[in-house]
Amino acid sequence: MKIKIAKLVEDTFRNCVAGGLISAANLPYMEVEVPGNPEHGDYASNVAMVLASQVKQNPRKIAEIIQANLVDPENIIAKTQIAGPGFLNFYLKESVWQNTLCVIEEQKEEYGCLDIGGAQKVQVEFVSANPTGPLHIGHARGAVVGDVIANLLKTAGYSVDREYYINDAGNQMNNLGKSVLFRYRELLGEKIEFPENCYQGDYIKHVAQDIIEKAGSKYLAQNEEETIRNFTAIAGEVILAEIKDDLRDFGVMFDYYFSEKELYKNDGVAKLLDSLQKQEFIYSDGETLWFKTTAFGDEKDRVVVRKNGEPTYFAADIAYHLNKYSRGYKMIIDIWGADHHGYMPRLWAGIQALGQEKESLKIILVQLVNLLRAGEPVAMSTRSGEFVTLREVLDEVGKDAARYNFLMRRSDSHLDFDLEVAKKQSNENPVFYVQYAYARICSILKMAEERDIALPTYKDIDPYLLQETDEIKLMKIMARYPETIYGAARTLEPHRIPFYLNELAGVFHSYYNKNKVISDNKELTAARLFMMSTIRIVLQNALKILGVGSPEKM
RNA sequence: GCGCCUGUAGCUCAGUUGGAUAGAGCAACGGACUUCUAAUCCGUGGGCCGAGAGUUCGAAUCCCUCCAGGCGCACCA
Repeated sequence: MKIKIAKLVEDTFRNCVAGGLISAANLPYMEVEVPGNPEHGDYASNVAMVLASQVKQNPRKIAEIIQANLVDPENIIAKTQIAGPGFLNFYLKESVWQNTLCVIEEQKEEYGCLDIGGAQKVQVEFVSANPTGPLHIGHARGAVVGDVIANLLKTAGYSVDREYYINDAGNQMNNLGKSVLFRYRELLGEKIEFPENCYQGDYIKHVAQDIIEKAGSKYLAQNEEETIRNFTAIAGEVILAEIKDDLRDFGVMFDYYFSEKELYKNDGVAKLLDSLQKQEFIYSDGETLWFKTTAFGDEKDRVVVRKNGEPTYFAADIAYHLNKYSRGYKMIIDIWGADHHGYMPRLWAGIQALGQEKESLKIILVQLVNLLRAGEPVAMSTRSGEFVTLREVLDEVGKDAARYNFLMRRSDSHLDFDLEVAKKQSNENPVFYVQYAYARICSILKMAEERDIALPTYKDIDPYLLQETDEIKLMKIMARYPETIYGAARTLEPHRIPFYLNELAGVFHSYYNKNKVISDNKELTAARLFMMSTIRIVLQNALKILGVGSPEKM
């Protein structure tokens, strides 16, 4: 609808310019918005104000010209008004809102789906925690944000893949194997001093115990390096399987798990570095190889091959991103913890050296979660084994509440997550407010069914019976749903959807308390029942994008 | 020291790429169930938008300088 109004204003503008009424070459960026105050109309445009300086005329005067020449081929405008410093306010005909009910019925689960993506291939890479321990609360936020951004883009018409990058080739993995070996020896009666830089969580002991149960003590006699490699592989596999389980129960499913090891096959990384060296993006100082990231705005050049001959994480990461592009993705979205923000210029430099546009790689920083228990900070460290796992949060708070909690905030805002508060408030969590609205509607529809009132279609009802203030409000909010999706997808800001849902549910609850849907008035009952069914569709569509359940009973 | 993020009601946060009188939830207080679910609704109070200066018709939003908190500044990932 917003787009329609904007087009209408643009067309009018062109006509006015062609007719010599306005002397302006082109239309500057103009806005069409839903005003905060309903008295300012259904939509408002600032077109006259942005034109004022160029045309050198009073904004109100310009607004008058546009108003007088307004083209309205679909005949949707009831009236217009010039207000304030030069706003042009639009009041739409009632039939426009009623018509959205019809559109929702036609489109059902497709309502809100857009085509701005043009089926372009997009990849969202997120979580990507190395499998050295279970996922914790800190990973949860990034997991949900990535998942919902993927859902959003899909809804907006992109062809989306979700990918998890498994960092299973580095030092940390070696540490993991070592940690298991220490516990292994310990469990077999050896007295050991457990090193501080090893992983100390109980899950390491479980892995060691499993190995003992399956293979006994035979590894004690074997070559240590080989054993560590073995244990690394075993532990990595076990832990990754657990990570996948946790994610699945959190409602997050990936299309691909991409192993870092894959990049090293057939000398992939080395070949890439060779080719970059030929292009003079990489130089040697005799001991190490450096990437000239400063050529693309980084503050210093970065090492890609260490003194000891091993490539850095960065080297593999360039290869990884090249691999992404070679798989045909036109837009790549990386979701990172905000503690990695310093890494952005480096990676952007990397992909630009590969000939890719900086804009094609979008990096979403998700601020770290500040975990509290009853107001006291909880230390979080995978290595020390001190952390609250995603699994625990799922058990305590529940999937829907946890997801909604993370989705309500902008991803770049810092977030306190107090476990005690989350538990205590679980019954008054905003997610229930929305789900309750859904359940109530289901309940009404069920009641109608029990009374043998058939669910009407748009053709069966008289939409002009829906005249209550809240009924008009509900229709307007529902009409705004597609543009809400549009805005959230364009800015990659999932939090807009919970806010939208909260508003829709709020007006519904208010309406519910004031009005009976099912009454003796047959025509009115039919019209209202129909509207309930459309609200249910919108709620369900939006909740689905969030990956939050829509229960029919609560 | 340098860079990035944040600062809005008592608390947690929105504020649609500069718009009209800055909003919501929670908490507080007062009301509403003989009714399609009271996990709801109705009402009341609550603000120097961190501070200061600037840009213009107009600033919570943009520029600059400070202050406070968080996170980075590896041949770790």
